[in-house]
Amino acid sequence: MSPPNAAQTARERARAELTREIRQEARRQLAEAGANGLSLRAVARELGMVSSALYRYYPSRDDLLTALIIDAYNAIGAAAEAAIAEAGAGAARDRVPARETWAAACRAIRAWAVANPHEYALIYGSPVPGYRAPEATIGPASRVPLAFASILEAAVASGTAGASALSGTLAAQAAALAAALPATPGASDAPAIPADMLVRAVIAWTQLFGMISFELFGQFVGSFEPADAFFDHAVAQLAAFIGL
Amino acid sequence: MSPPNAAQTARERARAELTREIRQEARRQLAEAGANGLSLRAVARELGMVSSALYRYYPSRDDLLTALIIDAYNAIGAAAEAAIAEAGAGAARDRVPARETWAAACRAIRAWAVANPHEYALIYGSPVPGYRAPEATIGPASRVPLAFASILEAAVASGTAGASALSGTLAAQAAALAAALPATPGASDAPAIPADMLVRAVIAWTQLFGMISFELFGQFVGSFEPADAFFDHAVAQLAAFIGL
DNA sequence: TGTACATCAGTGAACGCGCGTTCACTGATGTAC
DNA sequence: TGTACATCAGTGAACGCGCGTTCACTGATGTAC
Repeated sequence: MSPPNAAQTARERARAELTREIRQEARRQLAEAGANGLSLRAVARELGMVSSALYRYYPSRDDLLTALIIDAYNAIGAAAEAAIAEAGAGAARDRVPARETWAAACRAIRAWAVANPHEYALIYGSPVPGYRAPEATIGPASRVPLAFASILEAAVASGTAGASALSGTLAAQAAALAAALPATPGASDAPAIPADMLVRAVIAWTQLFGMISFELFGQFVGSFEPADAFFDHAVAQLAAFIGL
Repeated sequence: MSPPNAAQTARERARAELTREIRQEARRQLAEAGANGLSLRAVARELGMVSSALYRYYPSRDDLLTALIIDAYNAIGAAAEAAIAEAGAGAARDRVPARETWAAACRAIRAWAVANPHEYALIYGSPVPGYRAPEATIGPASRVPLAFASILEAAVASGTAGASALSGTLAAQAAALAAALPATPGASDAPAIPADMLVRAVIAWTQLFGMISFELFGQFVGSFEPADAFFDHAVAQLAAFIGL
């Protein structure tokens, strides 16, 4: 009989712990040398083991990278989700303006990025050459977009939409995307997000990450640095632009 | 007596040519292996010389990287400038709406990025770890922002400004930036760009590069890909947002 | 125009380094009876 | 509860590779008289 989950064998506990420690050390090195500087040998060295021992945990360097990427997507997604949940659970419950929820999510994402610049670069920076992201990253990668979609849905439900016509290709793409959005769990009857609102939201989404990238990658040096005031201002403008 | 510029010695001509060929080959390799994969030995090999010979041309790998970065900034800056000049030199001269010039510049920048994704990543992607950009990159890096500033100036000159108040820090930063903009040569009496318009333009600027990065780095896969329609739509929206 | 010397491009060997991955192995932990 | 066997974590040596950079050198190109 296999032991119950709660009472793992010593081996299983050790394995789970080391797996975590390897990722943690790898993340530390990411922050010092970037994705290309991540070295299995260095990780093993730092953990006091021999490099070949790592292969009991990750079959290759790319697999370790994938784990880090998934962790990063999950972390930034969780940050956004938590901010949204918190905004919704405040004192003024039930009637939190969508634009406040939006701003809270944006701030949470930026805060995570500023706190973890190299993990941010890993997922939103230039792709690591020669690395092909496996399918397992798709789910975690969509947590942030889906979190934003939930804000839109809430806004639509409370009736703040103003439709405007879109051109051919764009209208088709937006409609397809709106249809593909999974219904928010719990709100099985979620209202469809109008295509043009969705497009505006995607514009705002690219804007958000464009700003964060510029800030982290140094394009603001000498102008809007520190970027706090600029960021807050832009986020407010974007909320108005989306129609929240 | 040193020979006149037009009649270089054979040595000088050979040196200039090889210097160019090295950068060209390095650029080719950038496109295959990324900035971290750029190897002096590989460049030398491909050029049929021994690796140590490269040191007659670039004192180190970092210097070669710097040269590539400067080239890239100059290329994308030149693309933007050319698009603006062309838009201004069209048949309907003298009264080209600023928003058309803006759109032309955006399209030119995107086109360059799509055609040279790895050079784009080199300058707008995640920073190369361990590499510190020398001052010589600052000038070339500011060509694109200055090109955009010239569009704003033209718009302001033809009187399309609508001032609105800005908050403390942001207002100060924007005013400082507006004051620091060098007057466009030839238009010594260029009108000052209002601070709030400048801020909106910087928002649009981050948006532009956010979109291009998302497109090139694969975040649009499965939604707005190909991104042409989305891009054109966003650029038009941004022109309106800036107030062009 | 011709010669002697200085400059410089390119060579080839070497230094010292780190990397990812494989493989046969030892010894500890877990499992079945 | 005790023993025999299977599983698995970690070792240490090795393979084969590529890298940036230095250095003493040869031989071609340029310069001064």
